[in-house]
Amino acid sequence: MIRVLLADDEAMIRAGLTAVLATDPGITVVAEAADGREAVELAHAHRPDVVLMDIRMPRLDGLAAAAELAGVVPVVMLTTFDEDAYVARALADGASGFLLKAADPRELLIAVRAVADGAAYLSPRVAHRVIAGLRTNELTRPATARKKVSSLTPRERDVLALVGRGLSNQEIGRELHLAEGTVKAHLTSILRNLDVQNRVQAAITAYEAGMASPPPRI
Amino acid sequence: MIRVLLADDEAMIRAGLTAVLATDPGITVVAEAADGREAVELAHAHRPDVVLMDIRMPRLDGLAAAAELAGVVPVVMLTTFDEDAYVARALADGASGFLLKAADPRELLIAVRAVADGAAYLSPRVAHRVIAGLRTNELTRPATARKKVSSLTPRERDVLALVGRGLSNQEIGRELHLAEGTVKAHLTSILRNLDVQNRVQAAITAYEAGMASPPPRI
DNA sequence: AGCCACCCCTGACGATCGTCGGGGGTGGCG
DNA sequence: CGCCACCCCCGACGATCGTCAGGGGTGGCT
Repeated sequence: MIRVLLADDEAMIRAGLTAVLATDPGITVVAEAADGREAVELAHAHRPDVVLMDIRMPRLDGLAAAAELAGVVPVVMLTTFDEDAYVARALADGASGFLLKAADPRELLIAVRAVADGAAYLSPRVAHRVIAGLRTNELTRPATARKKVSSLTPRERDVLALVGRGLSNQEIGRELHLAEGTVKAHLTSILRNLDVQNRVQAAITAYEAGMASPPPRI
Repeated sequence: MIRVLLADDEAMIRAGLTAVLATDPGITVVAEAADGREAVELAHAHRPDVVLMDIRMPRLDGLAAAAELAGVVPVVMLTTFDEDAYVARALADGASGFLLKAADPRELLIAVRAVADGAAYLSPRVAHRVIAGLRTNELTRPATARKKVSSLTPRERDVLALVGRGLSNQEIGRELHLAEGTVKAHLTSILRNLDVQNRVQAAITAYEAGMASPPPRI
């Protein structure tokens, strides 16, 4: 049985959600909160499997409440509009789902089941926005960067990766067992082939191509 | 009536999908393709509202086919596993949805309706990955970067922004009407306050904080 | 007023970077 | 084989960077 906590300041909305959730015999509403502060407290008290939380609420808003519950209980945000700022903040702050109130009631059940199962759920319109965001982040910029980087020799990519982490030529030499002069020669070739003027721009290219730091791919 | 094109090299899978889609009276399958090349051709010929496409297919794989159809017809990728590389590439290349074959059949209907409606759909497990990716991209790194940057003086932020675009101290001086020595002094202060060792790392911090180029927020 | 903290500006000096010229190795090709 | 293209390696030299020490200005506080 999936245990759900509802948080919405309007009793009517809570009643509606309860009614929808009741159509699924595997889901039960264990508590209801009328504001963010109460939601956080009840979440700690009841330990539900999922929290359904409205964004606009008195005292503590849904985003802040979700942030406090991040890692404790998965939270699905509910909202009337798919406003960009909310989506970005909510997902960054730890929400596991984002549901539009205008959604098909069946979506609600799927979302609750998915989130209780450790997955995540985005309303189609929200998913659309997120994907559009990814596209500009992952495709347009890095695509050219990635292409340029792929034209380098393997050794040059080794060097570029370390340049992208801000290492000096001397440090890169130590890391790769090369003389500093060798590193510089590779770098000269890198700059020419990436069509940039200095190591800072090369580092940014490396960064856009996803060569930097602990790989944050999707 | 939503018109669907199915693309999967296994006839059994196509039959199963057709059966599921048939349970929704608002959806009809107008064509079936057995490989990516055929899918692209049939998509242009039939102009369906949605293409359901397997990733692994002969001749042209699903990812490449989806890329060719980007902007023409919305494509939902179907796959057995939620492999990272596939998700990232498919979404970047233009897929509007990503569905696991193991999903609840009801999900398929919701996904088709959503995508036909101009939205997007991600299977819960896929959404989970995407959100996790966003989180490391948008929260953990940039949040601290932004905080550090905000501790700088206005003049230092001016300088940092130009450093982040790969300009030399001399060029920055010209841009801001400063002597080169002044730029260097600001930079020294920047390095100390950002807690980094050289301009490359400062540039990356600037980049993460969103000071670079056309802002790519979500 | 005097003091302090902070910001902005600047030049000199050692450290680092980027270019140039060049050596050695491998693989494809007439 | 001889030639060419490419990759990897290296040191010297001028250009650029980063630090240090310091001057001038402003605003808050006693």
